[in-house]
Amino acid sequence: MATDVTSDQLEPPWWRPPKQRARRRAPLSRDAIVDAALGILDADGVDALTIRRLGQELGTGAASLYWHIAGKDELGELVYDRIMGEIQLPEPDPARWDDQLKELARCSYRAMLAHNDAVRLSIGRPPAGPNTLRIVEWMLTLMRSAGIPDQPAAYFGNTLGRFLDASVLEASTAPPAEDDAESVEDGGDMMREYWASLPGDRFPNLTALADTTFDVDADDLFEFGLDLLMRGLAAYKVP
Amino acid sequence: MATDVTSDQLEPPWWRPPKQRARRRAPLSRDAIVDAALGILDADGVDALTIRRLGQELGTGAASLYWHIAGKDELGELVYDRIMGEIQLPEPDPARWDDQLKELARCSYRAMLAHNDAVRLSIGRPPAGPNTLRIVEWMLTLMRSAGIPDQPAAYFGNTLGRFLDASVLEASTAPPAEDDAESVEDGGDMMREYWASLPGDRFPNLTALADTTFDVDADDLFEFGLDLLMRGLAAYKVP
DNA sequence: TTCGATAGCCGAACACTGTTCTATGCTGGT
DNA sequence: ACCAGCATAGAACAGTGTTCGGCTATCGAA
Repeated sequence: MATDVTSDQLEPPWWRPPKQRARRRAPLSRDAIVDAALGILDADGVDALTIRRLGQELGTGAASLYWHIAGKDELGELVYDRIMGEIQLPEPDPARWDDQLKELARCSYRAMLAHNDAVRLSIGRPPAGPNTLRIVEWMLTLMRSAGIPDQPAAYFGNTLGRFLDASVLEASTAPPAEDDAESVEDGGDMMREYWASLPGDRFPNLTALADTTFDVDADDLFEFGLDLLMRGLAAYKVP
Repeated sequence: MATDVTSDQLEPPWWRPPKQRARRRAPLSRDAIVDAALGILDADGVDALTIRRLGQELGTGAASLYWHIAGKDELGELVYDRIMGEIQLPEPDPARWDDQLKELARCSYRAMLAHNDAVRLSIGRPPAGPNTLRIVEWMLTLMRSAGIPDQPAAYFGNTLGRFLDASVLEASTAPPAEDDAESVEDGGDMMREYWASLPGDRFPNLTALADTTFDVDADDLFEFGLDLLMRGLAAYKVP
């Protein structure tokens, strides 16, 4: 019975083990570091997440962190996987496979978005952490049980993951910007005015659709793309 | 007849004008800087593209560049738009709208990919440059003439753009790696072995699909996702 | 033709970054 | 009491993007 394999033992081989776990009190540990990193991300975004700031937040120096983490890249993977760990997975139900898959996508989207622009830490990297793999496994189970062939299922997992990253990135870099004043011209309005100011004879559609394009709720846009992808995937269902 | 509007006059208002054009010989100019930047990108990738290296390549100091460009962000936009300018657009033909749209996506994909990982310079930024807008305009024309309503058309342009960026990013960060030796274990193989080594009782699908997932050609994956999106978009066609 | 204005250029410096080297505490086992 | 070692940091290194101030060469106007 090897069913009680904890997620700690599933860490990829290139995640350097923390040179044995902390012994006495735990002022520093991988978990504590990831906690602090998430706190900085939530508060001030990814640009504020520096090694020195992280050490300062933990009441220690920057060099101390390198005993527990290999570098900033690994920190990014750890943080990403921690966020993926927040996602709860229901029991796969083949009858409602499309609803469940969409709901998982929405959960992932919300989880990443809840941590500011943390997605920029890990965009473009393949899924690696144990929590991420747990989700991929769940997705594959669901799709196979629903009659999606292996090849489209494997491809779709990849495509959906990249779509998710891109959507979260877009949503996190262009916040609603309903700040405090009315004269605050955020980037969106500036762009809209620029589009509208283009010569109408050369760009008739751009000028006509300027409002449609920029009166976009990032969440609606995500839902639109998700629907597109799911519609396309359903066409691969065989039985 | 304002039809001879050159693309120079279409630059967004936040692209600082080069404080009048170069006067005598032209050792430095925005175009020359973008040329050199593209050269560095093609040769050594985005990590090698630093301001100092760029100045060195142009036979000048780093500070001189700041007379012509506002900073590295603007350089990224300029480079991105330059690459988009390489794309040739055919006359829109509503009868073959889906083929033409897919072909445009493939052209963009190839154009970005031809310049190494240049996509990392501009990922997540909204389309802004004149050449990019020309493409968006063309897409909108095609979709509207084909009977796609305005809202899906505007949304689809956004979604496709992000899908493109993500695909190029993936394809450029995981090259075929068929280098020279057979013992070279690139990241893909390492990941595949890790997946295959996972406990089969907890991850039956991951282990079963390890080969399917990693024997993936990035171009095939792109084509798969593109097909998914286009299939979904076609459902919005009204007439 | 002379001459100031200024566009264009650039070395040096600033404030950062991630990372490593080295030294030094502190701990538990013998 | 001692010592191996884990764990912690200060200082320093090699970079980065960016800015400051001074420099030169050219141009339009007197």
